[in-house]
Amino acid sequence: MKTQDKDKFEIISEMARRRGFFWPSYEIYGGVSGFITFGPLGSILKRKIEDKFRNFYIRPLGILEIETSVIMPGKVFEASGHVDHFKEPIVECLRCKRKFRADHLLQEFAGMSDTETEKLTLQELMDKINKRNVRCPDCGGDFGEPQQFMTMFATAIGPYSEAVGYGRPEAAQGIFVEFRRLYENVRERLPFGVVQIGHALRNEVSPRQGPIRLREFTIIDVEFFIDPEDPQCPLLKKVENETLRLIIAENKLKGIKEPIEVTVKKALSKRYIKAEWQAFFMAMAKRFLMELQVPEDKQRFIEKLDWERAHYSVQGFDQEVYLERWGWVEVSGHNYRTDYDLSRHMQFSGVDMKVFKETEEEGRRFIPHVVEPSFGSDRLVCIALEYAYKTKEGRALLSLPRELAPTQVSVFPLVSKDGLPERAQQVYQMLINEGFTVEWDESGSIGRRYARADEVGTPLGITIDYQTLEDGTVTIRDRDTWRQVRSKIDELPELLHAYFRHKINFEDLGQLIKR
RNA sequence: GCGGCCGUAGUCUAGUUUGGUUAGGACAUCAGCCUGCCACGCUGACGACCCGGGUUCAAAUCCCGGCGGCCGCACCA
Repeated sequence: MKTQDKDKFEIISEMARRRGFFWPSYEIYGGVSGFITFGPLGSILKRKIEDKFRNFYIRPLGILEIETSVIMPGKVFEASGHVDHFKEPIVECLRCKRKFRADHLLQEFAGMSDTETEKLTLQELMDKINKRNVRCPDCGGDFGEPQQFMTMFATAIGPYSEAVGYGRPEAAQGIFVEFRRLYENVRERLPFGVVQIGHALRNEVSPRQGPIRLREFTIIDVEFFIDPEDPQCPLLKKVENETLRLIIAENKLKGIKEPIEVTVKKALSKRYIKAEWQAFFMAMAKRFLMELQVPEDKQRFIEKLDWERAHYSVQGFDQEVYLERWGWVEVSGHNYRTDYDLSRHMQFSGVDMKVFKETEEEGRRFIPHVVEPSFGSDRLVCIALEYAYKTKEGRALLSLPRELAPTQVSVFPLVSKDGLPERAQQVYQMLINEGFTVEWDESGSIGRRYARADEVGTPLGITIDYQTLEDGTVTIRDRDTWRQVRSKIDELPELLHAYFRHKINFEDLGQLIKR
């Protein structure tokens, strides 16, 4: 296959493997789909994206970050509803071997509602299918016995097989079960938020979209607790004029695929989005993706229909970003979870999850509501790479935002002789000591080394040349424009710190060199 | 899970139809020479037939099984 026949995903995957961003895990054993390994550059990029999320989304709101376990006792997911809902009844056609959702068949061919089918046991599902004479919609064949496919990974905790544990399918439950302590930690004030960035497990039937759909992935769950009787978002002013591209449920049902473009303010006044905080987080999600260089018209929010929503959600939007290979891909979900999770844990554990709020009369006790923005970290990495990928004069270039680049600076001696490598080593060591991530490269021609650095998105290249030996200056090269400036070595630390903190731009780094 | 196609160095690939020299090339990597700002050139080196079984004097090539991938179906709380 020639390069021009490949789509962007293939080009990026190949580059990702070659240069150490990510690749399929367990390749020596043939690989298992749904698992990837982040290599040296990829893990830095992923960490920097998560750090950017912390700085952009978390810190300004004073949201707390915690870390809980991946394996959790069965009780947690019985309470959360996942044991009941995080599975699908499947029937197989005995003739053509196709598999179908048993409940969907009954809804479609027996006119039952999803609330009706949801309650049925496997035996009842089979009885209904037989009684209504539901046959394979493809070939008319008979169905075998329905089976449950559990999408959570189950395990036994310790040597007692009756102690069922599950790998968490979301990090959210780790927050809900710790609610009481967390509420104390914020000195019993609402609203407040908690975030967890960690691995989650979902045993997908057949994941086939590389890093887009994984069985083990990193989820960023923000649970924001509010008083349902005081649902105003005081920060709304900051985003009220931000426009959102929404496909609301009503239009989706009519088959309208084009989003409507409305400001946050209007989306709320028209009741497209019910909760102010949810609208705020959606606007921030849009801005965050713009920070990853995704333009507005490559983003949209789609409202989930009643039967598409997770069991805990009363209103949900998926934020989607357009990727060349996969089309519109979900990068974040925004769900209004109400008091569902806390009340369920209160019911199952017997522990009081209510909070007390003083009012003018006597005060009231209530269970907080939850607004949840939830992101897939691995997908953010893919998106950042796809939107950073450019070509210039036939060469690949990763135009990553400077704060995300895994390597900040490359240091090159122009030639490997006449004392240039020795002088360059001093610069290299100095920058390491200053805390920068620096790459040393003296292999091959200077052009080849610039090309190598461009491909992994290193924003700046510092070259030590013959003039350096005379006056202590070096050239600094910009990855995106290939322009160069000349600056004093002594001033590099200050200049580079300012540059990477976005205090100054490339042209402020020194005297522009005309060639 | 089903059907179709496929599996050769880090990457891309030739060879498989018709079994037969040392499995060829390009890019990348490394070493040396070279080097004066955008994938320079030369020399050399490293490096592969997915796994297992079978047929055969002989298997990358044919057959069977497994594993994995891609596409379609299904699945995606």
